[in-house]
Amino acid sequence: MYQTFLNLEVEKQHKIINSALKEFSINNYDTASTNKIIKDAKISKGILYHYFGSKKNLYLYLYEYVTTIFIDAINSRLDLEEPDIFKRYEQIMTIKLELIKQYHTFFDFLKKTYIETSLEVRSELDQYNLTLQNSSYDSVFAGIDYDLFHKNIDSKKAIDTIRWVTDGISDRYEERLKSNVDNSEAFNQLLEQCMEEANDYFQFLKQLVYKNTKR
Amino acid sequence: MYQTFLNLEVEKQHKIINSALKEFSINNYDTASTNKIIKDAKISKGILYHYFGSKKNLYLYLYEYVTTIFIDAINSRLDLEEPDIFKRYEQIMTIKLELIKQYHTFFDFLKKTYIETSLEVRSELDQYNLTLQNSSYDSVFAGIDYDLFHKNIDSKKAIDTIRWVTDGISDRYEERLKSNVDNSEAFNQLLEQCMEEANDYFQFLKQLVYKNTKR
DNA sequence: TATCAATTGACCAACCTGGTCAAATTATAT
DNA sequence: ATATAATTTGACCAGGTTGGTCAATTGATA
Repeated sequence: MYQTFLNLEVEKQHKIINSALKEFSINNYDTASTNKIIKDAKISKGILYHYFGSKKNLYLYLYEYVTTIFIDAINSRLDLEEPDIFKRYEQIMTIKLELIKQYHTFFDFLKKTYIETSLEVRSELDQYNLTLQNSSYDSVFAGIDYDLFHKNIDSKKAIDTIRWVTDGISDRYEERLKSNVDNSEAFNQLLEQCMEEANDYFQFLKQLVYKNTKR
Repeated sequence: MYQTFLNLEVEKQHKIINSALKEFSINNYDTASTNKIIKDAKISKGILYHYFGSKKNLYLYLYEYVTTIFIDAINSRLDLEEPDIFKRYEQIMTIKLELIKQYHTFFDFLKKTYIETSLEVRSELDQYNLTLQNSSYDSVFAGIDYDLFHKNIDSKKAIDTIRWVTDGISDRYEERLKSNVDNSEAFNQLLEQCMEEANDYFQFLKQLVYKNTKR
């Protein structure tokens, strides 16, 4: 499956993938148009169907492709030796924001797949997610030392709070970062600003929930 | 404008409004179909255009309609005498979740308007939002007593944290609540469970950031 | 030169779009 | 009962789109 496509030079593969991602990011599955994709990728209609067989196969191929790249990127960069949950979150946040720079179209596409409702693909997406779930989420937080929390602290609530604060700050910057992917200087400045703000909040929370810190 | 529409008995108005909201919630502005709307509302094509003049006018009418109802609902139920920010957030959350029960289609529609990009309507949405912004967000937090925070606490960070935790818990329940709008018993049970969880977290945070509380 | 894979794009039938308008129906006033 | 006015209908329009097919062309390989 997809063998003829994979025999293409990678640049041509990327061009097709990016055109398809763009179209599926703007529209939902049903309204996304294969005609727009081939026009943007400058390939013929016939060859797209030769590569992928159907619109559905193309879509599912993209989903596997994108998730695989993200999971690999995270796994390769995360330092599981770090026991401090704040530092671990700092890592996750940095990785995520840097991935935006390289792969911002992937984020848009993934966001759409979350809310995709078309009967044509929904169940396949869910099924594939199941096979991922086991491996991914838990391992990201392997090796965290929960004894760093003050003994009176409900660590579950503390962890939730840290996650929500992290997400909140991410959201605050995500859109602005996306619109600056082509301006390296502005992007890096924003990223630095974001991480600084995150660390401020981490310091604030650490002081509240960690041992050996004063109010 | 819209006078003939407003002369209709309210039930018929609601039927049309709900059909339109449904269609604009599933699709974006450009792909939403007036034909689907009239079919669902069981009215003729001509009369829809007699009422609203154009697809654009219909869409903007819906936006004004929905936001007005939400703002009125919040303003009428919020107790601005309550100085405790946790209790204020408890109120906001309760109001919001109860609004889901009555108006869950409104939420879906509003979510779509946030991300609507069609040139046909984007600028009009933004312009209308500007006229709202002044009046709404600030007044929701009027009368909060920031002296309740412990003196060493950065109250801005604390407030952000409270908001993010509130949103996090809301998100956790929102989808489940939406899918139970027609089952009053299950809905109320979920709502209760949600508020209980929220209060647990509020207690947790209060203990961390308020005066006169021990770790 | 012959074989086979890659690639093209015209073509298909089916369907949809926002909007119009002459005609039919219903309500109101005399 | 009649005339006028307001409401409502739905067939119709021209112009588009769609996912998918397939005979024909091109390019590579042996």
